[in-house]
Amino acid sequence: MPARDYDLAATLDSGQTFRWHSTGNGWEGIIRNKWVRLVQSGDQIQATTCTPHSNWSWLEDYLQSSSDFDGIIASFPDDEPMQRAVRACRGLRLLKQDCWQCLGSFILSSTKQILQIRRVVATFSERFGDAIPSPHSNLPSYSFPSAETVASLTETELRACGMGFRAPYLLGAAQRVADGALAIDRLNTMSLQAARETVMTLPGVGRKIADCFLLFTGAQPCAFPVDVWITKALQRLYFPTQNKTLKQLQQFGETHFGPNAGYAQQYLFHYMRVHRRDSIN
DNA sequence: CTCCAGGCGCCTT
DNA sequence: AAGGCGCATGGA
Repeated sequence: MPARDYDLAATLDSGQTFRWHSTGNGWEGIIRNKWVRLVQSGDQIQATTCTPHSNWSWLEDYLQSSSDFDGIIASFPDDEPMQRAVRACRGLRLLKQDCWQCLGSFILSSTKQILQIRRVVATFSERFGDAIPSPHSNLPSYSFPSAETVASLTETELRACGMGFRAPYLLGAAQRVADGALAIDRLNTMSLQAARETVMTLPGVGRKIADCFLLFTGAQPCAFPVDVWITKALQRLYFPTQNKTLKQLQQFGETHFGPNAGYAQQYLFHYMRVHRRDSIN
């Protein structure tokens, strides 16, 4: 499929998703319980699956490869820090991820490094996910365990995956989601504030994880997660001489970066991660 | 060894 | 409302 201005590697490795595996020249992962290998060459992405597909809309939907990328970039504020972040990695994209996998992954993310999140999600999936056919006959792939599956597990089983204090949060959230009373498919029709309040009724989901979930599932493009990296980015790039509170930074993020504030946030996040060893620190 | 990680929930002021 | 602290675990 065509993929102009699409940096697949940066996108899959940018901390918005945690299950893609680099194979050197491509990436292997699972989308909607289908194993897929993605290889980018220039302005194209080639996809390989185990079974034939006549309709690839599920992949295009996930990759958001047909989104109005020029329009999104053009909606960012025309200030020096933002433009610098875009220049650093033009082609970074936001995916549209599965709701429960995104929610569960970010419940597991608190006070973990991205590498650790990947590891615990991998262990958890291999232990309790469904086996997914893949070309690696001796290395089967596993889906992210469904909310129904998680709801049937015990806290002890989850802790054994290395989840620590997050285990009861994931279990409680899975039970709420499996009950089906959350209106999880209507979050994109609500105001950001209402959607956030809805998600934050789940255990282990505060402001930051709620915003990650709402942004990375495509429900709320203005959601602007403020974590430790974004705090540093906003302080250094926009308020180098005055300390702002977390609340002030959240408010600034939502209002300063326009109708695609969350997209802008991902650029700032990536910019800080790439330059973490440079003089910017 | 210490410090910190894409935080949250709960308890004090 | 705002700030402090404990929580599991592993990497830097």
